[in-house]
Amino acid sequence: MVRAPCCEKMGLKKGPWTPEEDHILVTYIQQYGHGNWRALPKLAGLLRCGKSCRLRWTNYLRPDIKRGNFSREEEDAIINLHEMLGNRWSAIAARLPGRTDNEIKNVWHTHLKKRLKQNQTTTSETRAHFFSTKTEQEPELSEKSESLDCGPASPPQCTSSDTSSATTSDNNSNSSNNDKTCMEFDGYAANLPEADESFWSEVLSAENSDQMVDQFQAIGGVPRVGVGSADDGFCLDMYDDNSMDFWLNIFPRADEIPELLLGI
DNA sequence: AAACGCCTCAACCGCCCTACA
DNA sequence: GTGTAGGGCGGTTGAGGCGTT
Repeated sequence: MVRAPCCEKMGLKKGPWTPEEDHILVTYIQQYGHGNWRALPKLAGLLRCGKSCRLRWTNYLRPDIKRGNFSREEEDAIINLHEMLGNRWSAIAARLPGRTDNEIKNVWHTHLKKRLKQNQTTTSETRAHFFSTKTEQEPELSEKSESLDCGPASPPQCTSSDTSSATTSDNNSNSSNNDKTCMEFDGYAANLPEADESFWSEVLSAENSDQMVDQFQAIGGVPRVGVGSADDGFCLDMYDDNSMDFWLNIFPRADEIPELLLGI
């Protein structure tokens, strides 16, 4: 299918926006909203294409945009979310109020990638230690079906070197339940399937989302927070602060979440 | 002070998805 | 079922700022 250009280039301005243009755009949107981006510049009297107006508004002029440097907490969150979601900047941005996907993308490429590189050696050593230790303890528990058969239990008190981030979100559970669940997680952690390109689209589909809720709850009872829309990034809607740390410990990369959890 | 190189980030480009006729 | 329009998204670019020589 051949697409027409998104906007007529002739006579339309490109490049940095002037304060006057910003003012016109903000004033118009505050007054009339932005129902149709393509029609907006003409109606507002701007020599810009609709796409340019939309970008300017969503990335810079929106009133809820948080300007300024990223805090250490925000940077850590981006790193964690990127490990789970990959380059899905909009999904990451949805978890960081006031930050845009463009901004997050920029900070990732300019700061965080370097920072992550520095920590890479330490992290890989930690993971290797965690998984090897666990599979040595209970190698026979590698059957996927066994992993799914356990009843509701809180996330395990895993023995990775970073114990502070692996704490359970359910302090009412007893220690034996925790130990059992942890060992069973190890079973499939040692047999992580490869994820193909359609992995996340399947994760984010509504039908599989329902199945994932069931599976997650059957295994660890981890989801505590309601499930949001698929666009928000399904997995990330199913954690509270502690259980997210737990999942990141078990599956530091999104594409390592076993398909068995999806019911596919 | 000038030249140079690196870094940052706003903006653009092109593809994809979805809704609709 | 097909074509089109509109919007969203991720990748990339390039101007300007800044530090170093």
